[in-house]
Amino acid sequence: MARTAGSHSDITGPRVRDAALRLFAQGGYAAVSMRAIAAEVGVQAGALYNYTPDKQSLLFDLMEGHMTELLEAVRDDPALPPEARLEAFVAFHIRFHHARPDAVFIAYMELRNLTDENFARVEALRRRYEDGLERILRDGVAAGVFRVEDTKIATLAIIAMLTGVNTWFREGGRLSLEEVTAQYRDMVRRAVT
Amino acid sequence: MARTAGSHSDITGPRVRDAALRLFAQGGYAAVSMRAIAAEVGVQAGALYNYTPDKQSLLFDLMEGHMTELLEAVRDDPALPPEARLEAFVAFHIRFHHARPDAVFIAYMELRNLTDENFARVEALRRRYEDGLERILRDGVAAGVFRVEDTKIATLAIIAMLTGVNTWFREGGRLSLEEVTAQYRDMVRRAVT
DNA sequence: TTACTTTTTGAACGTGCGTTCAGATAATTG
DNA sequence: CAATTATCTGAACGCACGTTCAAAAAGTAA
Repeated sequence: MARTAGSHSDITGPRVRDAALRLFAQGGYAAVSMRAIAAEVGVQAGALYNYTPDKQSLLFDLMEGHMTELLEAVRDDPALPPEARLEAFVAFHIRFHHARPDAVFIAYMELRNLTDENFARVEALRRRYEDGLERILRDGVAAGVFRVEDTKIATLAIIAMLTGVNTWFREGGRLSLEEVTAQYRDMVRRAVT
Repeated sequence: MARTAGSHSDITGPRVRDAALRLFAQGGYAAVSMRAIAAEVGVQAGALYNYTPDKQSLLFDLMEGHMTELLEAVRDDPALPPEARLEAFVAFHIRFHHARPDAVFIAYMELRNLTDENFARVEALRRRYEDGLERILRDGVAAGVFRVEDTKIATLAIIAMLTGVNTWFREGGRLSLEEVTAQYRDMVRRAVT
């Protein structure tokens, strides 16, 4: 057999990326075979190579795409008071990450499966995101409304804390995402004040 | 050939576990072959099966061993004031995890590679550790010295924040571990006060 | 209808995987 | 010393891996 009825790269392409994202998050990059991804899409393994030069690029594209989306979505208005900017950051981070659990999981867990060059590029994007939060903290310290000894440490501490929500929060549990966000907002605000 | 000069299970056994710990942390469970572990130890792959029934048990034993050590090492004196207990917990957590980066990494990253039964056992140990911190927070709330809306959420938030230190802290950098610990101690104290 | 492009199949490539085991050698025991 | 036990080798098992590619079918354009 050969080309199948109804096949189109515009359809198969996204399905390949979706399947890879889901399976990588579920079982880990090394444990997921190209044949498993192909089966999820409904094609043979060879067909995947119309959409990625190799498995490594598939992983990198997913991670880079996620980080790029993150950087494009985050907003910060330096004209607002630092407290408001910090609260907005907390709410944004929790909401954005909650909406993409698979991509977040991969972006944190599969870094070691990137080649050195790809790793450096993803790390650069992550640092840019961290810098956004640190800027808020520094402005708050300068304005005298935050008291933080080391803004870099506080940045990493806050991001680790917020990202942790993804490891346990499930829709339909005891608390809504809004309630959880409110509590993290309070804890973060107090931690830097 | 066969048994080699100087071979002893008391020596090879720990070396197998050490090599597995290091390699699993480095490359991930799925990406590390039994042959790679054996090469690190300096034996053939078949010899590993004198020390573990299979690869899965090797992973589980490492994780269970780590969690058990953690639970045996943590101390808490309910007679002390909650603030002191919380500070002791922060210092302990950072120090203990800093001393075992590979085991910590594995315990967080390789959960999905455990069978269901093994996963449940490791999770139970982790919950016991979390309960220790939550008890401190609850006592502090009861005593009126902490103000925390939900002690479970605060517990998870604090642990995520503290464990995050391992992802970036390196000896010989700008700050000593003691300085970092002091800053986290302050942030945690303020977050719950 | 014909010519051309896009997409997929299915087989094949060499390689490495986890695990088993009979046989051989070293250490230990008496 | 001899007998026994502990430890390791080396080969083998069937299987799955990432990747390549010629051939074939489906879509598109004239």
